[in-house]
Amino acid sequence: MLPERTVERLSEYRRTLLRKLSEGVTHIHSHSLASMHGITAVQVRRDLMLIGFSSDNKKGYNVSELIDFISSILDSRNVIGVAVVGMGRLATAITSYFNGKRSKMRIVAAFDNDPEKTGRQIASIPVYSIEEFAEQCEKLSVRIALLTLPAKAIDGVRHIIDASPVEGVLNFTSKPFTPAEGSNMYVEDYDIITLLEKVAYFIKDDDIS
Amino acid sequence: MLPERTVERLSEYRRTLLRKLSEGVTHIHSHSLASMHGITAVQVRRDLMLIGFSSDNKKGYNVSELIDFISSILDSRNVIGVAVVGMGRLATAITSYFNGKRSKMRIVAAFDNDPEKTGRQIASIPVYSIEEFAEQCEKLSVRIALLTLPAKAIDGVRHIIDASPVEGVLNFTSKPFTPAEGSNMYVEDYDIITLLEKVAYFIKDDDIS
DNA sequence: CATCTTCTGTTAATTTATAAACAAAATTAA
DNA sequence: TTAATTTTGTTTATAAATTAACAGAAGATG
Repeated sequence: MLPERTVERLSEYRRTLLRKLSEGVTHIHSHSLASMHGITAVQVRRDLMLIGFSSDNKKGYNVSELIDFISSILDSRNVIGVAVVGMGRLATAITSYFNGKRSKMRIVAAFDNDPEKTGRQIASIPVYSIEEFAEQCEKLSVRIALLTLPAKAIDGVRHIIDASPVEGVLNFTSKPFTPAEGSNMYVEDYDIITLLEKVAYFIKDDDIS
Repeated sequence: MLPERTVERLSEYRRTLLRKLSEGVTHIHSHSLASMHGITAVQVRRDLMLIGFSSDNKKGYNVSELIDFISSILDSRNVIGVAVVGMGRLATAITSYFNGKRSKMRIVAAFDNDPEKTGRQIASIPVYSIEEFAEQCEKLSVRIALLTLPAKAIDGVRHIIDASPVEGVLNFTSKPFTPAEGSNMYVEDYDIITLLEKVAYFIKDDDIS
């Protein structure tokens, strides 16, 4: 089990490496990769050490080998289905952005309680009524739920998600998602207001130093 | 200067507290606040200790006092302007969601190079051409830029942002934002694919344990 | 060819963040 | 009123994450 931060960085490295590969770059040094991410080369090397990757020459890491190696760590064997709960603007934007970019994860369904939206496709994925959640998740191998509904609505879906095969939640709502007692669901609360307030705090204090 | 994580949590506490206040709750215990965020009560008390807040009774913290205290830590004296760079769907969703929620921060302008978008208002904020960036940021007291443009376009705006009064960047692009050498800009790269991959990794490994 | 530099992989040290432990004060219960 | 419980604030300990230090090897330089 890798440290959280390392997992995040591996994902970021991979995306940078994929871009570099498409630009025709075949080898990359730890320094180079580091500076592209605003971190130190030691950090990069340490992360790669943790996953057991090493290069056999001094021309830098082989980009395509490293991509494959990171993928062998991060990707699951089978495609992981992702379901969107609350098919508003944010969800539409995320779905369009995400689908097609990664092969081992795919947003396969959306759920909403607005009858205007259900029964048709939005951003190329089918929108179901929230009542069908557990059933469709089962059918579509959904293991991750992406919450993009109004904060007020979150209490109404908590038990629905708890009663489904979903194992991980990525919550964009301003209200934290707390799974049922004893559940070992992996939850990531992720609020844009908090991020903005964090940036504001640290630029504010920059003035003093 | 508070630890990063504490700043994040304070922002989250405040939002929970504001919601509780609107529900008529006047006092709240550390245990209660903690369980709403999936953390321990010790963590809550420690965070409050760090900012120097203490309660004078055993009925729990006074919600409205605590909100004011956190605000005195997190909020700047004057309103901080935020500019959106790349007025697509994600930006529209974020802007509509964000504006009106916090009084000390406000998305005041958007910039785009699509002539279909410039010169009018989207999500109630004016959209300018990217050429006007520095000028309008100066005029509107913009100190934070929110990057929501295509990854390919980021290299084209880097020098524009570096040459502006912007002090902090919140980057939703899949490509990391690296400010000019020697700049002390505060950057937060924040990619949805990374988050999903992180969740995927940790639910994947749940199976083994 | 010999030296000098550069880069990697790994260990050791430091810093940051979380959790445990506990004394003091206040409320509750007997 | 007195004892038991609860909650806080703070100190001490543990764990996680980052950074520094350095030996060894590949490649570059003279």
